[in-house]
This record gives sequence, structure tokens and C-alpha cells, in this order.
Amino acid sequence: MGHNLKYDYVVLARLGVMPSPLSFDTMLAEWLCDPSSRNLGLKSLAWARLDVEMTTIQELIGSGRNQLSMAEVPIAQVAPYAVADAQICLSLMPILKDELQSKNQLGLFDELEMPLVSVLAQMEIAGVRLDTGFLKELSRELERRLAEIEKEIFKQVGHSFNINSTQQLAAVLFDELGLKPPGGARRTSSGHYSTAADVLEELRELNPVVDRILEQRELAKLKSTYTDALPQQVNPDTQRVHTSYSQTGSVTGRLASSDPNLQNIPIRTDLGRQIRRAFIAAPGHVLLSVDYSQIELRIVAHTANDKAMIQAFKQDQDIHATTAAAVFGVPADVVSPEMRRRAKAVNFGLIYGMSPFGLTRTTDLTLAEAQNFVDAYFERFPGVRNYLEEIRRVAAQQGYVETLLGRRRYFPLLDPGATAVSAVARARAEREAINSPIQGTAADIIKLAMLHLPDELTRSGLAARMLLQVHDELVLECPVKELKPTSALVQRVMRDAFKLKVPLKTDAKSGADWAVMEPVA
DNA sequence: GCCGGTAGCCAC
DNA sequence: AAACGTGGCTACCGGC
Repeated sequence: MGHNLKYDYVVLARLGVMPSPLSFDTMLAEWLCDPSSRNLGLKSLAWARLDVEMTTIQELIGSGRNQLSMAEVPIAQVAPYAVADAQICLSLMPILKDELQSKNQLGLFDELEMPLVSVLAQMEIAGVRLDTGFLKELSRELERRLAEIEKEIFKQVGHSFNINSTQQLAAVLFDELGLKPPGGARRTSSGHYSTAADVLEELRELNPVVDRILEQRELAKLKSTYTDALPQQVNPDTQRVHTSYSQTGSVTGRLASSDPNLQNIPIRTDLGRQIRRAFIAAPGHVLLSVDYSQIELRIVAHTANDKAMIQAFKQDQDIHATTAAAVFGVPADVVSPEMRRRAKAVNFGLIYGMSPFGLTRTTDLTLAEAQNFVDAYFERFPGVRNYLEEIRRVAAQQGYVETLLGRRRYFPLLDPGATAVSAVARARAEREAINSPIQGTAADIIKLAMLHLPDELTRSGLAARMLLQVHDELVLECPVKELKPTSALVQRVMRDAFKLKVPLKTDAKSGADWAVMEPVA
């Protein structure tokens, strides 16, 4: 194993090389939805019992940029910590296992999350090949365009300033140029005028400099976050980028990716999408990307048991068009693009616990129109309406909501006995309670697929390996000659990961890089 | 120089 | 006033 790979000890634990208490520690204590104070208390007690001078992990390895890897700390110093850690985790194990048992989560833990640890380790170790030369050239191109844009901005404003400073930018726009902050002077939480993109959008008619600033923002973001940062993350031993996946980093059960985050590589704009050209397959290979189509809405249809929505998915209809037809009360073949766009916004908002007001922010509907729209929506999908009400009730009464596999999220704020809870905080918690089982169930399902996929590939004698997971998408590196059967197998495994009341649908694409992907049968 | 908070923005 | 969920990264900025 490359000794320069990050988090060596975590990777070892994930591969089962390290004793189980440590791998247990890296996950379980954090993973339990309600890490109790008893947990911390037990740990301090156990530490105090040890007849060695203990230090904390932070004292050993430092923090921030000075942080060492465990391998860089002398054995003699690490040993007491390691002993204590193992000892403590060992004694914690039965207690936390009991807790899992009582929550009916032992299966989720033992049969999904723990086995997934080594799957994720394999993906991290595999890494993904990066065309650094291409990124560096793209960076120089962005640099040139940024220099030009900045020159124009300074000329139009009359002096230079730091465009990246929101404070300086606000002073230029709202004080010097006298632009009027729209929407009744929206301010940030600290009381300054906001210069966020949606605010600037409303100002672009008033002064040509605003468009230039939006352009500067886009380019500066791509340069600093992607074209400049990614090449620095290439491992010199493997010549590839090795992300880290966290199984405990989200409240819903999603994975999180960091160092670098490969779950937020641009795709929306043409320029941003160019970044993906740098993610390339090894010689003789292609990248194969398979994603779930509308998995969250399918989960809503299943969980809400909504007849109309289930039927739409069973017939493989265009769900947004079907929704539009239902809400506008017209036949499917006369749905206009505009009607479909609005229906899509509602379907999208549904998963986020949206309100009619929220809808006015993502569409051009007035509040009254949005209210009518939502009413019509629930009229046509009564199962969905009941489901949303049920979720709110359960979250408050039971104190938590659950995913398909029993993953929990607690909502103490919604307890009827909770005191001093603002309406804003309550509404937010309700939206979180609505979204969590949907987003979390999607995470459950793709994790099941990821767990089965390596075995299925082996069984079929296919050499492809999983490299990346992006919430509803798996990216594999696949020998060119095995593309067709691999695509078929991956799609089968993903579709069959869990049987819902509606079919799961997947789309497969492949290409030499992550930008130019052609559909695969 | 380190650290944490803030603003902004990339993805699903 | 805010108003649509989940993350991570970068730059700025003020405090130490």
C-alpha cells in the first residue's frame, strides 16, 4: 500500500487489517444517531483507569496544517494512545451494540455499514486518474480571462479593489455606484448587504459591471477550487487522486467526500464541465457512469404509496410531464415546456419539504399561483399529501424518522414538550424530517448496490472497479472490451439493489473522460 | 501564522 | 424575517 496515502490507519481498519475495536471506533461512536454523554463519560473513565500518562490524539498529531499522520509520530508516543483507544472501544462495543439491537439497527450496522467499509477503502485506494497537464492549461486560460475581466471591472468602477472581498464589493456596488439592493435591501446574517449571485442577477440591467462580476465569480471559483487545487491532490506514487469517503459525515446516511471532494465536480455550465475532461480512464479503459433516474421521487411514490405516482413510474412515463398534465388537468401530449418546467420545480421542491412561498423563489409563479399549484398537486397525489402529514406527525410524536433500512434521525425540536422553539426553527426541522427519509433511503439503496457490485463483477469475471460515488451515481473504470457486459451488470445490480413498489431505473454512459460521455446500451 | 466565523458557490 | 434538503472548499477577515 502506498505509504503516502492519507489516513493509512483508517484504510487499514477498513480493510480489516487492524483489530476490530479500532474500526469500530472510527465509525460506531459517531454513527449512532444520538451520541450520548455516557459515551464520552465512559471514555474519560476508561482513560483515567489506565496507568499511563495519557495524551489526547490532538496533542500527539497536532491540528490544522501542522497535523501529522499517525505514522509520523514515534511508536513510543503513539502506543499508550493506541492501547487506550483499543481498550476503550472494546469496552464500549457491547454497550453500543446493545443500543443498536434495541433500535433494530444491528442489521443495518453489521450487514451494510461495516461491510461497506472495505468497499469504500478499495475505492479510495483505487483513486482516479487526472490529466494535470490539461488542468494546468485550463488554469492558465482562466487566469488570462480573469485578468481581462478584472481590468474591465476596475475601469468601469474607476479604481481597483479586491473583487473577492464581499465587503469591498458591496461598498463599490451599493455606496459608490449607488445601486439599490433589491428585494427590500437583503442583508446577510451579519448585517451586510448581500452580493450573492441571485442578488446580482437582479442588478445586471442597472449597470454593465454586474455581469462582469458574475463572470469573474464563475471563473475564480473554477480556478481556485478545481483547476488549481486538484493537481496538488495527485498522489505521486499512484499518479491518481484518492478521495476520502466519510460514512459518518452526513445526518441522512449519505456519504461525504473530502480531500478532495469529488462529489461536487462541476457539470452545470459548459465551462465548468470542462473540469471533468481532466478525469480520465487508464489506458485501455473507459469511465463508466451509471446513475439512478429519479430515485428520490420513486422513493416518495413507494413510501407514500401514492397510486397515481406509482402508476406513472410503472409505465415509465416522463414524471415531470405527467405531473404537469395532472396538475393542469390537460392530456399529456399538450403539456408545454413551461408547464413541465413548473411541474419539475414542484416535484423537486417536494423532496425538500417546500412551501408555496419556496416555489415562488424557483419559479416565476406568484404566491397565489404557487398556492393553487400546490393545492392542485396534492389533489392529484393525495398519497403524497398524507405522507407529508404523516411524517410531520411521526417526527413529533416518535421523536425521530427512519429510512427504509431503519436509519434514524432525531428531532428533539419537534417534541411537543420542547420549549422556546421559534416557528422558523420548527418549520426548518419539519422540512428536514420530510427530506431525511427520502434522501436517506436513496443512500441506503445505492450503498446496497455498492456492497454487492464487487462480488458480482468478480463472479462474472469482469475487471472493472468502482472509483467514485456521487449520491445517485457510480463511476467505474472498465476495460474497453468489457464495456457492454459491465454496463449491463452494473445496471442490473443497481436496479435490483432493493425492490420497491416502482421499478428502479438507471442510465449508463461511458467515455474516455468524465465530460464526453456517450450513452451505453 | 493559526484559528474560527462568514459569504459564497460547486455538486446531488 | 424567512421562506427548499444534504454536503465540502475557497477567500476574506478579525482576533489572538
